[in-house]
Amino acid sequence: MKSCGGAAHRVLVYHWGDFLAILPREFYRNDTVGTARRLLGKYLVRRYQGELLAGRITETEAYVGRCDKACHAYGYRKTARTAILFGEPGYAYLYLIYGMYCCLNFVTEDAGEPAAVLIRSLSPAAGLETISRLRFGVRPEELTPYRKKNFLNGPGKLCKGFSLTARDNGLDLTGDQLFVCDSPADAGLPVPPLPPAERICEGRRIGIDYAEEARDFPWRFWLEEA
DNA sequence: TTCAGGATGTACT
DNA sequence: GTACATCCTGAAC
Repeated sequence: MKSCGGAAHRVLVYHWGDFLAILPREFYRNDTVGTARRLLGKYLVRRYQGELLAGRITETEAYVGRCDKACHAYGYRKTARTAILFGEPGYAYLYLIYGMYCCLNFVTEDAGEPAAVLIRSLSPAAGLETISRLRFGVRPEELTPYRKKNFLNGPGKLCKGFSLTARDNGLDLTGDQLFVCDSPADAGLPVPPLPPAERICEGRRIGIDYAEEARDFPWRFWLEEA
């Protein structure tokens, strides 16, 4: 029986005086579609120049190599780029897309089963000043309404705001540079006001029209105000 | 508010 | 050579 990586399974890491309660590798070993759903509402935390940046995960997509033509490792196709998908779960898979942007994924399932969850959208939770500077080069109070609305609501956008690039490919999500928590408090961060009631929605994935029957798989999940 | 088009580098065929 | 799990700008409405 696989565990689901709830609070009872969290791992405590001591680092520079902070106790970090991060999701363990076993959380990512579970089935990819379920893991994509379970990541909603959790907090992605990034250590950037000694500061912790955090965002609440609000949109994900599942990619499963054994049966999914949209997955880079479809049909167990192993290349230099996809090699990390074949390894142990709980590592970051980052790749350059359209020459300019990066996408952040979490490797899931046992070694030998190439699969991952794409993180598509975040709601900022900590480190707003730094995230705003990384994203647009300005302070939060200088953001136009358009930029506020489109702050971290896309895979390329959240990577830019969290300073994640293809160089970060392979980061261990159970380490202290990039990890996921149930609550910002688990990383020693203040807890922002609870969002209004939400429901989990599911639908087709974005930008994979080439993937034949797989383009209709309902493997995109997002949180919406109830 | 919506839409078209261009930017840009890597992986893979 | 082609495709790509995207984003921004500017024009038109």
